[in-house]
Amino acid sequence: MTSTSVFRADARRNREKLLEAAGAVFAEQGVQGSLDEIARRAGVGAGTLYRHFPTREALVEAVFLDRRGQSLVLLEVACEADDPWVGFSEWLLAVSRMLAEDRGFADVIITGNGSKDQGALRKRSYVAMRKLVSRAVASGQIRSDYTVDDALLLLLGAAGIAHRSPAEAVAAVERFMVMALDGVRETGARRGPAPPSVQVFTWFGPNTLGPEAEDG
Amino acid sequence: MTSTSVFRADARRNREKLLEAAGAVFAEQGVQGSLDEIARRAGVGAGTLYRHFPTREALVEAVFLDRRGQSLVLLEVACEADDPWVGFSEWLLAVSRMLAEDRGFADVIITGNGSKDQGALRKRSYVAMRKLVSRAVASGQIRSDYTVDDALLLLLGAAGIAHRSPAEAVAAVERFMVMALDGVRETGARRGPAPPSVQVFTWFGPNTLGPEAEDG
DNA sequence: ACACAAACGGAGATGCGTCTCCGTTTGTGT
DNA sequence: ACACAAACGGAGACGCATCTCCGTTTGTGT
Repeated sequence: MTSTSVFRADARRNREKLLEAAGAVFAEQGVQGSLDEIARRAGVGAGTLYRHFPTREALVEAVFLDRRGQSLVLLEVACEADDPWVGFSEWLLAVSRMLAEDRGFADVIITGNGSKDQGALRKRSYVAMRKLVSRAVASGQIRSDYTVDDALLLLLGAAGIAHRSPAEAVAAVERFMVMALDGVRETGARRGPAPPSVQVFTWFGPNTLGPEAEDG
Repeated sequence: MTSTSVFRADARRNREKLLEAAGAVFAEQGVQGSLDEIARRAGVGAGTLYRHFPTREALVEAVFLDRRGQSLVLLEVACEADDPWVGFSEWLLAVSRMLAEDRGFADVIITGNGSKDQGALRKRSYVAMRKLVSRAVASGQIRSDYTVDDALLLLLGAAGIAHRSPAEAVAAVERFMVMALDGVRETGARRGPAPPSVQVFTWFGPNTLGPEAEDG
């Protein structure tokens, strides 16, 4: 008796390969990426994909449970930071970068898919976020009317930016988040320099004018 | 000779009905809304839709040229506001509300579709935005490192939030924008009260815990 | 080595939204 | 009123991603 699990070895291996391929495809193309392509990249047949993950939702959920888990770990570390402001702001920046580097992650945040009730994790993350925010408020470093939901609004905003342009996403999201965080601090807190400005989109079509296009 | 246009009267009427129906469907369902449903709502056949707008893109473009036009008008008004800060911040809030009330508008902003080169409008909007931002910077009311692209980042962020939850979108976007604008002002500027906090999403699945769920 | 269940693969059925085609209707100018 | 082009409608062809089914292969326990 060598069995370390109820599953056959090849089944476990294929499941792993599928999750990896799906992660890659979703990161590149968003959660609408083709399922058949995922199967192809994983080197398995379509049937195998559907046996492991009966619906797209099941696959998305499995892939992003992992990402959410990573951010939860970061979150719990951030709660213990010596400086509550540093813990708070660095966590938001770190998650923003994850969003900017993974189109699919931004997708699930924006659309709300792939996050069916996660039981214990849900409560753990909620409790940790409350702690993160309340420490920062208590230390007098962020505005007293700040809530957990406000921090999530910032992430939703970052996801909107990240979703746009894979190329400049990281730089754009960082600039956005740093400036937004300046609005979260208590009035008069000292500000550091913001990261460089990035052109992500223009209001009417692509900007072929360049920065030299002056008024008049 | 009664012709006021090269188009037949029924053709013009149907075009109008199609634009209206498309605007409604896109606002509710986003720009992926079914084209056949748009034809049905407009009370015309599918063939008529495709004759007027050969591709989905053409229809999206026609619908949102209108929305962009509205924001451009608001923008040019904002440039003339007595108080540059008021003009600047009110414009961003006004466009945010438009985004929150029209899922399709948020879509085109996030995805960048429906905004092929718009010629004169592109330059007009760019020039107006430069003026709006530079006036506010010159008056010393917003941080001196602020750029046009930063204002667009805020709108992209607002679109990300608006995209999420039609129900609470307006309230959420307002709270977001007001707080973000606090990060745009010069350090130490006096802050007004922020609109109430709104729960838009939780990190792991729906929050059934409620606000009473305390740490520990 | 054997036997049996578990898992696989991929051709093709299914479902669905997009788009076309053509017989019919409706404006328009005379 | 007539004639002709313009525009219409909607049934159904098409394309495409999803998903199933079953003959074949591969682990696993004895």
